[in-house]
Amino acid sequence: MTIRDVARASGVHVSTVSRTFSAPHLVNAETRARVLAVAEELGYRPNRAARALTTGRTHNIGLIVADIANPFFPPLIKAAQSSARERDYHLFVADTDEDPAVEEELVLAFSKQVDGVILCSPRLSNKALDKLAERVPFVLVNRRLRGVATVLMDVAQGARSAVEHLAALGHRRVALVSGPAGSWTSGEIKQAAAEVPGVELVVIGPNAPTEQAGIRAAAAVAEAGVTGVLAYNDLVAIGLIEGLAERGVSVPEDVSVVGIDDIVPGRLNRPKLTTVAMPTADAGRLAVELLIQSVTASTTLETKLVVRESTAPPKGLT
Amino acid sequence: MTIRDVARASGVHVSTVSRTFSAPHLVNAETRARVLAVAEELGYRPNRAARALTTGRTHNIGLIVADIANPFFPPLIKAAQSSARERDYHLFVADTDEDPAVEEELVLAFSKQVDGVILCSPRLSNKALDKLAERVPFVLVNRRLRGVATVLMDVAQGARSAVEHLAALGHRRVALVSGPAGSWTSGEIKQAAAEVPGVELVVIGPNAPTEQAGIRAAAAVAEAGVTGVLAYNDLVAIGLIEGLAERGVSVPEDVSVVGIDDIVPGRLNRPKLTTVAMPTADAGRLAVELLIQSVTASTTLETKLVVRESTAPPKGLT
DNA sequence: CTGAAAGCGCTAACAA
DNA sequence: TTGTTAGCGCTTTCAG
Repeated sequence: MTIRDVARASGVHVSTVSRTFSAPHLVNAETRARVLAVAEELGYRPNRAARALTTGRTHNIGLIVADIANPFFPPLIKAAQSSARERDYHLFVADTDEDPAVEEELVLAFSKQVDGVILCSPRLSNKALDKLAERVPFVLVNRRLRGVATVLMDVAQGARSAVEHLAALGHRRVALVSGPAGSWTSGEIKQAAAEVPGVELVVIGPNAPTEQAGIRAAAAVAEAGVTGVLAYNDLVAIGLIEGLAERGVSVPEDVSVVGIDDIVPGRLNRPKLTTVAMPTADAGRLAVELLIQSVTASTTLETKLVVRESTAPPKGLT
Repeated sequence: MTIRDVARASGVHVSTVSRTFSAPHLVNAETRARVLAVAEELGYRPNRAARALTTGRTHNIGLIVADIANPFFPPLIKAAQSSARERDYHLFVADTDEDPAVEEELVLAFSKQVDGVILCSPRLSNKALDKLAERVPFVLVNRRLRGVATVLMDVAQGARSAVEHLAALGHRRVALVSGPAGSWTSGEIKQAAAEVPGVELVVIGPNAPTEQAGIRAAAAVAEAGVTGVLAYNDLVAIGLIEGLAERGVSVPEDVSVVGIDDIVPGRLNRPKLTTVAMPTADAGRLAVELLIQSVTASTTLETKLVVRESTAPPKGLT
């Protein structure tokens, strides 16, 4: 089914058919109706790849994340997909398995087939990113780079309100179970958490961003003489709660724990996790929007503390 | 950067450059090396869309799932993406939001841009699927249709071993918290569970496949006089455990609960969920494989019971 | 408002 | 082994 078949069947020239689909206002209403009817009947659909060849616009977007199966990303992917579809864009999704080399290769591989790519929490160096930016437009999520559109989530503010929440409950000595050494996010969290007045912060880490790491960190937390904990993310927080439980320390009775991210498992966990919700869906939507409109803006999305069951006043203060 | 630039820069004709990339054995080793070097230097990459126009093969695959954010799917998506990439295919991912109309529209929208699409747990009628099959090759996951390649996971066997596990622990009266009314999976589970000898099965449902539905089902389960439960999926199981806890019924002390799927939240839950693991990653990989090789086979993957902490002998039997 | 013709980047016969 | 040529399905000037 090509444009030619439709042209023939409706007795007009191919260019008229083409216009019917890509510039309908340029074609007589009557002709248009006829062409549309014929196209419908033949089940014709413009071939986007062929179209891309002449227009230079593919109407495709690439989305690259570190790990599709990490509960942090699916809501972002879902939202990006849905926004893209609303605007008649298709979404390629790829997974780097946390490998910067793969990241670069993927961007390059996508470059000819997309109008732009969304890179989430990239591990590539600024220099590498700058070079890639010459080949294909992109939007960065969770990473700042001048001259490139970015969508940031305000973890710093989130971390601050998490610690403030603990402070308000009466906690005076709080542990920060930090993230991986090189992580931008982890740095932000550490700095913001340390700023909160009236709270003494004990940093435990660096740690991998996993449940296992949380379990392992439990020993150090138990011995740190703290009554509250802010974890690098929900996975770590969940692991920590489990590790603490193994040592007979219960949450929130003995120790309060706050996570970051607000992933599904945290909502289902018991006790339900108090956490800093990251607006991942908004970030996905916004990234698509920025890409399609090709605006080079740097946006910061607000985070929000969600108080659930893993935090309470410290023992003896009730 | 087109093939023409490379041709010019390396002093050969475009077709030689083309061959260097798509049929290297047809070109003199020396020339090939030179062309490759020039291409590398210019950062040339073949334009896949243009290539698709002549060859008819896009090297793209479409993957359509009901809900990207449902923890069941990400491992499948991840595995599919990774297999696809290994074979130099790119993956479009889309989400139907459980709407059959969207499903159909997506397949059609993808059709010109992919070599085939993978449809997971489609809601479309057999007839609609048959019609779509004429327009684009596809592989069905979790749905059987004659004449179409399918990847099935053996839920029936899984449900059976789940109930057998309960029976072996000493449970004699077991509830099945079933799934949505129209679901093929739910039917399979019900039938298989009922077959296990020595166990009286009480069906509670239909229910939505959600945590909320699980919470709601807790009342009925508590009053059903059962000591064991098989839930339609892990989400329902987790909700059920929570709902039971609210009523002072604890798992596994008072009631044993088995889920199905083995999603991440179930592994992180407390008690860790005993469940029937669905080989979703294998399914994703296999679906890609079948599509690329275009074999019309019907495969059934084995499921496996994973015993964790939510099951135990019934009270008074220890 | 519609038709004619050129060309997007590439591959695939066919010749040389 | 390499060059020539036609054409994939579509859009886009330019005429009419």
